Parts: sequence; structure tokens; C-alpha cells
Amino acid sequence: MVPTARRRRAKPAPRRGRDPEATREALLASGTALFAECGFDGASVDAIARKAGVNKAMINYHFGGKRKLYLAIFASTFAEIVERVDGLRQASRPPAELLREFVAIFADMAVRRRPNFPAMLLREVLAGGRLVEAEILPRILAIFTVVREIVERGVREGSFRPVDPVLTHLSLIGSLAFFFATAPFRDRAIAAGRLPLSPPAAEDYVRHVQELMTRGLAAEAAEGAG
Amino acid sequence: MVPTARRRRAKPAPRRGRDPEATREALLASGTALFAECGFDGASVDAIARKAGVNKAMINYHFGGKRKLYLAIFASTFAEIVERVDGLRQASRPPAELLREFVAIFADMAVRRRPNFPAMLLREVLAGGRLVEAEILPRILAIFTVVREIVERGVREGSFRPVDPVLTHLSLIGSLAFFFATAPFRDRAIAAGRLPLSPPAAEDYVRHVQELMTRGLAAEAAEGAG
DNA sequence: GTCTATAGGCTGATAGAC
DNA sequence: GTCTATCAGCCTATAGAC
Repeated sequence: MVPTARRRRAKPAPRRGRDPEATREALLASGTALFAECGFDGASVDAIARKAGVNKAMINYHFGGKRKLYLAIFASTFAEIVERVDGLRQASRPPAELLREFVAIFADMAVRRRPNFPAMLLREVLAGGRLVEAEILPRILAIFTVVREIVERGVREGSFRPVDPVLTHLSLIGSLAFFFATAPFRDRAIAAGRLPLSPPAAEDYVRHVQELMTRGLAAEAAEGAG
Repeated sequence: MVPTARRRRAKPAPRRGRDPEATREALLASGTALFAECGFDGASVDAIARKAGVNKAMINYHFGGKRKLYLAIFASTFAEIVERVDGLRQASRPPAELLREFVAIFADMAVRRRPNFPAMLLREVLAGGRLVEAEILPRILAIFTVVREIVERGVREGSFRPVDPVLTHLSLIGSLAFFFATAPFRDRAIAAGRLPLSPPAAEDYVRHVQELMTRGLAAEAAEGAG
């Protein structure tokens, strides 16, 4: 039973550890889920703390308030996305291939690493970026820069039609963010028997968007009339 | 000055009319704007009433509460969209052309008739459709049906590749809703000098998406290898 | 129909014991 | 670090005067 020698650094219960790091992590996790699902206003500090299994006063102790918790979540999420996407800038492969990989990275983030990032992204831009500090808009810009450089190179090298990089970026991000952010909605509606569909698989959608962009941006091959 | 004969049906001030219909309309208008901008939780009945220039008790009197006001706005918005889009089902023009027209109708709605409908649509699906009654999901389904029928016909007739109508619908609506719903965000960021861009014009985006879809969905022309 | 006044609940944040 | 108790403020909704 080892009742002694258990005093310091003891974790009395396997659930909620006394480790402050664990408390922080639990709050980040439950905050991410609830902010994505309900929005900033819709997620109460009470609900976030309860879901994390910690006292709600811990939000103020560890993060300095609800808003700063939101900010911390947003910053760490975007830092990871930007880091991965930014790797594409060094690659010298064909632009069409890089764009396909961009789609794959976005989807991998949305499915595995950061399931709530598309919803958070959409919510934030819908809110006009009001919740997010000035330091985070550069992160959004960084993602745009990657797409822009790929598109511009494709146009310059002649493998893409002369498309506008901004418009291309918006249509691409729109398709991707919408699909992943609205997956819970589809799942709910399907489960309730209100959508006569089977939930579309992420991999299928990735391929669909990859094809759509590759073919939609491709320069005319060898056609006669315009 | 005509002070007499002004008793019944008099509108004492040109601002806030005493006409109950005007009160209703003012609440619908300010509610639409604020729900789209701040979300359901973010828009308080106080703010909605103030913006409408009426007393906040009027929300309960005319609509039966905040939620029912939201519902009324959502229903009337979608009814108009569905009505216009549904007209495409009768047309027998080529599928690619119908899809281009679908894009044009969506954009016209988003720019002229219902500037807040893309934001409301996104917010609602992000929330998992929880705010919206069962009667409104059919409206969303109706829009999908139109796209699905167009795509299925194009595939059947051979002018489109064998694409999945669901995936096509999601990528199309995602691109469109994202662009129009996030326009205020871009405008804000640009005005603040934080986005080194000029705001992309709606017409340009419409043409971009039309081209992207037309080319992205087109069946292979006369090419040799796969 | 419109307005004022107010009820009653929930919000985010904090003081202070442990 | 964690928790309990509690704050003031805002929220939606309503009762009742006009």
C-alpha cells in the first residue's frame, strides 16, 4: 500500500494531477475545444474550467483572464501551422506540386494536430479580427505569403494561367477552412437523420481540392481556338 | 403647419416612426447586421434595439424573444436565396453555364440583397446548426440539391469529369461564403494599414471562381496519356 | 404599441484561506 | 497552486403604466 514516502510530488488521483503544467495543458485543451465549438462569447470560463477538470480561478492565475487564454491558444495554434507551411518556401518543386502539398498540410493539421484550427480561423476573421492582437495578423499574412509565392512562380514560369494570387489564396483557404470547420455540423445533422448523406472523408476532399486547383490553374495546353 | 387632422396614423417624427411595421423592419435590419457581425451570443438585445432606435422590449413584443428574432431573420434570408437559386433547376443550359450562374447569383445576394447572409451561414454551421430550428436545414439542403443536380447532369452528359457532387458543392460554397463573409475583416485590416493589399473586388472574385470551377470540373478534352 | 422599471440568472474576475 | 466564497456588472425577459 506504500502509504509513506508519498508526501512530496504525490499525485493522489490519476485524474486531475496536482502538476501546474497539467493544469495549464488541460485548460489549453478544453479552451481550444470550446472556443472552436461555441465561439469566444459562447464559451464561458465556467464551462472551460469544468471541462478541464480544474477550478475556474486557475484561468486567471495561469493565463490572466479569459481573453488571454484565447490569445495563447490562437498564437500557439497558428505558430505550428505557419512553421509547417513555411517549409514549402525552400522547396524548388513544380508550383502545382507545392500547392497540392499545401492542401495536404492544411488537411493534416485540421485532422490530426489541430482539429479546431479551421473553426477558430473562421470565427476570428468573421469577428473582424477584433479578439486577436496585432501580433497574430502577421501569422495569417505568413500563410498567404506562401500561397502567393507559389502562385506567382507558377504564373511566371508559365505552368499556371495568369491568375491573381490573392483571389487564388482566398478560394483555396475558403474551400479548405469551410470543409473542416463544418464537419461537426454535417456529422450532427447526419446522426440526427436530417442529412441523407454519408460524411465525406477528409482524404477524398483533399484529392478533390488538389485536382480542382491543379486543373483550374493550369495554363492552356495545346488548344486551337480561345 | 396643418396641426389638426393629423391625429390618426400620424408619424410625429421622421426618425423612429410610430408605425409598428417600421419597428419590426428596423429590428430585423439591425438584428441582421449585429448577428452577422458579432454572432448570436455577441449581439445583445440592448445593442440591437439601440441600433434600431426602438425600445428593447419591442423585441419580445414583436418577435417573442431574441432567439425568435434570430430565427425570423435566418428564415427570411434563406427563403430569398433558395427562391432565386431554385430557378436554375428548370433551365436546360449547359451545366458549366448553370454553375457560373449559381456563382453569380450567390455573389449578387451577398453584395446587394443580403450582405450579411454569408456570415450568418458560416456562423450557423460553425455552431453546429444548434440555433436554427429543424425547418431551416431543409433550406440549406435545397441549395445543395441545386448544385448536386447541375453537377450530376454535367457528369452524366460528359461535359464534367466524374466528380463527387458533395465535394464539389462544399468546395464551391466554401470559396464563396469565405470571400464574402471575410470582406469586412480585410477592409478593417487594410484600413488599419496592416494588410498591404487593395481590397479584391467582388466581380473579380466571381470571375475567378467561375473560371476555377469551369476548368477544374471540365472533362479531359482530347489528350493522349492519362 | 410603446416605454420604464425591475426581476433573476449568469458572466468574468478576485480576495483570502489553505 | 489550488480552492471557496463572493463581488459587481451585464444579460434576457417581463410586469405594468401610459
